Amino acid sequence: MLEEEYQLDYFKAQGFVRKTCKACGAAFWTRDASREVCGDAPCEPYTFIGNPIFRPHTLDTMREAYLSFFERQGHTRIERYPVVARWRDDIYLTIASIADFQPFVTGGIVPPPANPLTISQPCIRLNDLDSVGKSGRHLTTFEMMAHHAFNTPSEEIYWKDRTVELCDQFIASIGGDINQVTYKENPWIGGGNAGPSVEVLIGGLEIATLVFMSLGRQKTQEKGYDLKGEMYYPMKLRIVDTGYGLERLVWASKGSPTIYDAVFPEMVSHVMGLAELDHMLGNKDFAKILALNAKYAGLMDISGTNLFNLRKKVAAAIDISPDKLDKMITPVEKVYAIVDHTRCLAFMLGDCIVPSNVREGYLARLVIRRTLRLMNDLRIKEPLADLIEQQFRILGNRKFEQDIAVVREIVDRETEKYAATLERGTRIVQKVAKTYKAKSQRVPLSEVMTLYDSHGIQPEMVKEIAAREGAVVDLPDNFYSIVADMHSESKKEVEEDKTAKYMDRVRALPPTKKLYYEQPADIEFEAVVLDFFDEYAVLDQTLFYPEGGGQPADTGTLVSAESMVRVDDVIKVGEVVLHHITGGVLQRGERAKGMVDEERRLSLMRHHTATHILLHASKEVLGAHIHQAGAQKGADSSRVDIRHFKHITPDELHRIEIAANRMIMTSQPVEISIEDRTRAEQKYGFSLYQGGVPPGRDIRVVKVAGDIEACAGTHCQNTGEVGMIKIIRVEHIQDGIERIEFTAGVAAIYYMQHLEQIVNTSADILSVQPENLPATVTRFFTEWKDQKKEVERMSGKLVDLETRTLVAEVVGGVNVVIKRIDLPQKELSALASSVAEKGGVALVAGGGETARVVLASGDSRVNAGEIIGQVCSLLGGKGGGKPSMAQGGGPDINQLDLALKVGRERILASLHD
RNA sequence: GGGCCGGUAGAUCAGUGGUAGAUCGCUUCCUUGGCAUGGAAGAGGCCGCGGGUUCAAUUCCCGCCCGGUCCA
Repeated sequence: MLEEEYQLDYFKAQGFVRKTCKACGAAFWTRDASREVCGDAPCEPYTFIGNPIFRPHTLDTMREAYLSFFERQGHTRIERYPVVARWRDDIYLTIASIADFQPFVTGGIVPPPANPLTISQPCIRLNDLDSVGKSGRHLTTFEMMAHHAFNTPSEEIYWKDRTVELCDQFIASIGGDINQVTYKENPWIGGGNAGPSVEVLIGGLEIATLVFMSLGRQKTQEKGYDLKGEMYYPMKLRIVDTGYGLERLVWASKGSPTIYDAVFPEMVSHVMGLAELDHMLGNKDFAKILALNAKYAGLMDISGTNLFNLRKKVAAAIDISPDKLDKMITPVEKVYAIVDHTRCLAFMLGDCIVPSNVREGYLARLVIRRTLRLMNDLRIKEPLADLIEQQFRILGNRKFEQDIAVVREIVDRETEKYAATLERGTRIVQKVAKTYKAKSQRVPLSEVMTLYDSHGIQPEMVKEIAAREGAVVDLPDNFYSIVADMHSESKKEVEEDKTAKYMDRVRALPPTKKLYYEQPADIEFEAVVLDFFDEYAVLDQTLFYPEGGGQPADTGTLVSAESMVRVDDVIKVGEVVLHHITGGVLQRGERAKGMVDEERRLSLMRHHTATHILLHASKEVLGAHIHQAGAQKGADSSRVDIRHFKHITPDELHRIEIAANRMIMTSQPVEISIEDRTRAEQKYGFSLYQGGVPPGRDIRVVKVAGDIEACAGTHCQNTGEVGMIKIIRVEHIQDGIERIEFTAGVAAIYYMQHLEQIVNTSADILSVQPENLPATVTRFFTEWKDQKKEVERMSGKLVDLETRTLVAEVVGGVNVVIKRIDLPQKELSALASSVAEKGGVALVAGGGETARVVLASGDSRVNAGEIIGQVCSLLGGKGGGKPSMAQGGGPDINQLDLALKVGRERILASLHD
């Protein structure tokens, strides 16, 4: 980035000088001409610990100080957005305040909710999860306080000078000495945008970043810049994107040893108490160690082996062994991590994330399990739900959409699930360990991989449990990267977009007038054919709904003067609707009459409206966290996938069904309006985006019985037209997602008639009244089981009886029984083996549909497995088994006597050898 | 969405192309004044569901259902 970007009039007027850091070589601005380093880590250590640089503040007072300062400077205060970025399809969690306004506001498509504005946005970043608690400064959750100004070519709000000036003034307003502040030049690139940026440093701490987003990847007439090999060009919109770290400001205002002591002191002391570490709290020497630890940690990246180096450094400074230090400090680090993680979870669950093994739900589960592990390490018995509830209270209940009772239930469930996984895991590892120990081998890496991949058992745990069993485990340091490599081999399939290839062809055509929105109840229309290619017809206007939003396309017919054709598919390319035609062609310029298949269209509309109703009914019954995870409408039945943390019970399903049908019976009007995206978001919240995030400045808002969504589908005009909703089944798609399959309108009636028929037919078969079906079926089933047992007993007796009447010939001192007994195979086996058990040889055969032969041998000279093959081949079949016991059969029952004769000869021959 | 592992007695799990097993629990009896315990006997299985291969499938193959788990 060019140097002149940072030559601000404000810097000059205030007497700043531009210097180059002696340590890192970066350029920075300062009022202190004698300054030599930039003020950033690792060039400069923390100076504020034990020596606060602002007036003391809590999170709440600091936030208020910030927001009201910027309000006084003409900014509008905006409510925070959720920590789960439901308006984005590229990220799961809100990672910065500017993320609230991407991509539509920053892309210039939609105006901002206010301009300029100020906000304190809770953000979650899990990339530094490992460092949380250890470094003294890392957090998973932080509030990014910001003021944003969006400058357009026609309206300039303010730009770099004013932004830096506001920063100075704000720092002064909370008691900071602006002479200590440095502004470090640090060009910013991210998410396809770039611009000059300065880091705001004081006391060795970066407290804010001021970004001037002014470049984008889109090529323009103006001169471009090459940044890290990519070309960037000036954007029309220039955005002031600032980010002030609320927690860091509070930390610097208190000068406590770690950021954790500063931002959540009540929770730290509470969890310390639970871990029985209270004695550490008042200990001054210990506070010194922590401060020292944080200071050094601030100077280094502590991931991986660096943590050991940090320990060594701190240990050397206070003259104790690194081991001893580690024992002292590790439990406290875990306490900090627990406090941080529970706050993170309060935000995640409070903003309605449902833990699962997909998407943001996976991240929530990750944090939950990590926290449970930490609590277990410290032998904290208090339920995790209690800790999260306390965080809820500290943060203020009103901030969250989700009810604390539901949050508690979710957490308790997750806790139980994790305990079950651990228990199961322990057993599996013990078994594996024993196996390898018995073979006196090491447990191979492949085994550890399977345990992790398939059973979710951490390698460290495998090692620990195996050690208890006395087995050694092969575990390389780069275990996780090996796992990652294994997974990355899976190929990604690129889905072909059929609309893409018509993009150019369609560009010249005017947008199709969408009669299906204007007159959704109509089924006939007239239009002019604008274009015809590849069996696709483009009309000036249409009633045919193109596939989209989980609703399939309409079908129907088009009639022109020349021909009558079927419309079997309809797609939308940009704003142009393409009708796929079969059975003829259409000419450009001719008039055509269109007729939509009425039944199908009506049914699709009913199902679509029903989807909204059902979603709202589910929310009423199950809780605020219910969000749509996908939906597919059909003419006969439809399904909607919802995020929920447990199986929906039959009772809940009934209540949902009733609630949904009540909404139908009250015949509430369906309201559809086109609204400005930002205003709609402010008005209705982000549950608008149940079915995904539509592009564009305006969105189509559909209100159905209290459900408000951005939706492009066709709908009934009031809920009564849906007729009825019948839930067919609920399916558990994957962890955290339940699929409700249902049918609506006439299709629902057909479905119930079908059910009725199944019941009636079944009742007829048993000659009972439908009401008695369950009782009768139960009776039949138990009787069937009893009789099966009875048959078994009888068979046993039969075998006994037969055994006693068997006449054996004695050959070479061995009893040989050859007999045809028409019994099932199982009994034949029992019979033969009872002879063999006494040292005899028995060849028994039975007839029926096919011949069955069993040969059991209690004499080593007679190999049953060999002889049976020959016997069965005579029957046109095969057989086999062990030397002591063989079975077989074949279709030629007539040959049975011959087969027995040959068998007898073979047995006798064997005994004579 | 992609991958991997699993589904056998009430529970936990062995096992096998050829008569379904162990341990705990359960029932009854014996030992004891009673309990812990010890001994004996017994009940309890659509070997997840549906198809295929085979003389024969709980076992092999395919599809489905259910549970677990890793990754994006």
